[in-house]
Amino acid sequence: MKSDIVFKRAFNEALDLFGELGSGEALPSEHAIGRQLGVSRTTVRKVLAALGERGVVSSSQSGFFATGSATRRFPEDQTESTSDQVERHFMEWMLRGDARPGTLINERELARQFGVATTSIREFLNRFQRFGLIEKRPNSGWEFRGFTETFARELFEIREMFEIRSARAFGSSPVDAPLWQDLERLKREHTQLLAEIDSRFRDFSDLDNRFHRLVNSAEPNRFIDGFYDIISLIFHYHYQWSKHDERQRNEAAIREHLTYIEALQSRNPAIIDLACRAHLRTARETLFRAIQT
Amino acid sequence: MKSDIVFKRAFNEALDLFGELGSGEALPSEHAIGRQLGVSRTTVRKVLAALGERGVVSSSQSGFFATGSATRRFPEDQTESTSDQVERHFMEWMLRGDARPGTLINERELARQFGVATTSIREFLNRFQRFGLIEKRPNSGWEFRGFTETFARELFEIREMFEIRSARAFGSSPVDAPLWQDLERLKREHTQLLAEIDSRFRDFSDLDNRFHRLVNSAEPNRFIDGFYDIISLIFHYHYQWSKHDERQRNEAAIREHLTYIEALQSRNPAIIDLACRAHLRTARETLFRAIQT
DNA sequence: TGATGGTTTTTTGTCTATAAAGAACCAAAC
DNA sequence: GTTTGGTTCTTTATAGACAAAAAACCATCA
Repeated sequence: MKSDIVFKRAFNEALDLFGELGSGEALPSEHAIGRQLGVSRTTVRKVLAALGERGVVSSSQSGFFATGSATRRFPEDQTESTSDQVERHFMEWMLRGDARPGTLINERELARQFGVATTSIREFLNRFQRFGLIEKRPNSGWEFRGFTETFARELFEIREMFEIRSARAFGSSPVDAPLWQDLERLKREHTQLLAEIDSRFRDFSDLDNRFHRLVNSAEPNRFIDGFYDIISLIFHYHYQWSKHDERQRNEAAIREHLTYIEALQSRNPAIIDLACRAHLRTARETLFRAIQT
Repeated sequence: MKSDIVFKRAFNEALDLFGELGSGEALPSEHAIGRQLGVSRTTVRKVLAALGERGVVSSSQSGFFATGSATRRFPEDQTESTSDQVERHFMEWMLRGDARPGTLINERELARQFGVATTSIREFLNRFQRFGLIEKRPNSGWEFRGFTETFARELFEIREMFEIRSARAFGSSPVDAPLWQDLERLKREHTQLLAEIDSRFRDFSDLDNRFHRLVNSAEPNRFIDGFYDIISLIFHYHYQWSKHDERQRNEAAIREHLTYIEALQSRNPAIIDLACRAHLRTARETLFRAIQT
């Protein structure tokens, strides 16, 4: 059966949005709420009904209005979709390192371990296949190829080709392109994160992702973008898992990004190449070091 | 329910293998047959049992032997797995061109059309996603992005980066590497195909695939290899569909391959680059021309 | 040591079922 | 003409079931 996380998430988000409304204030229209929450009207109405039951909103003939009273949110752990759960569990399983290269992955066993149906495991593995870490044996199972040095080397060979190509394209895009404003904005986010690095160093993974995707957007290519899905996923989970020196690593990477951004802003190909390569070298070394341990 | 194509295919293959045996000749061991047919012993025994029922083989206490009599094969159309069927149907649907970019793909509708369960469609679409032609809308469906000029341009940008990198690596691999023998063998296959071009021009698609994968194997990279899956699939179906000038196109491509192969054999980087680029240019133009019509 | 027959267990590939989410329609109200 | 209420239909996400294929076990024989 399908889980109702869409509803629960929308409910929680609605509380955030409308919790601040004073008693008697009117809510936006159902359509508008749907657009804001990113769900269909069907779900909006389910949320409004639930809020109504809990006395948080009330309806008059002119629409819904807030009553000013509050209610409890759905706990966060109930708002993760089955497929997200599978992804998280699988990545943790892989990065924990119990699995040696060559290990056979068993759909049923994973399903049991993760507490989901085999269908969900299959779906995940099929999507995950393209990341080059598992391989299918028809009528048998999946082989785990290992999160190894070879993997890292191959990954970075491609990453380098793509990144340098994109950085160059970025550097030579017209001066009045809106990209430059996006870049300036990201630069400010970087300096801000650097200032609050002690408390927020975890936020870097997201910033990193957005930065590299912006660089790619100068000359969009769906295959490069797809390749970045791999980088993000690895980065997201791997760096979460490898706690050693996390703060310092991220601080160093932010500084490198800033150099890289300034290089882009210089619009000088030679400078861009240098900064780009320097950043990639560090990223590669960090990943290698983490894999070897 | 799982279909028994593995059995049927193995049965047909076994007929090919053992049909020529004279009456009374002994069959290899079950293990050996399994290895030859690429199936488990369970299936081998099912095949032997079926052959026994049909009087094609008989068992003594020293194993199975041929009786010399023949039987009918399972018809070819019963030996296509559900997932292959889905792939073929989908590619035909796509290349027939009924689907405009932006079309929403409906799992259920496709399942009905192709005569399979929705699960199979979902599985295919999930795997197919990485080819950049469709995109998922969570809780909604899949959007067909279109087999367009943009797609071809993006595809070839990457293909060029990869191919040139691989061709260079190939050219600088040690003189005594077994690669060179494989290349020589492929060269001979090319000349042979050229000689019989009028009757066998369809076989080129397979040869093309093997050639490009050999070039990549000089310095293996799983992401490049994965990318070639896209090329092969497109090539395989697209060229099957676009009949115009097929023979001539393939003949020209074989000649280009031969130039390319000789360039590789020269081990001269400049010559290799030239031949490689020339081949890619033609391939790109062919695809573009076909998309525009 | 390896092959075979017999038996049993496990796992995959595929189908079907169903609740949640999305989407469409229409009449009435502001 | 936009919003809502009410209703209905369609589609997706996920669970569950089951035959085919794989895999494992073991005693026996060459």
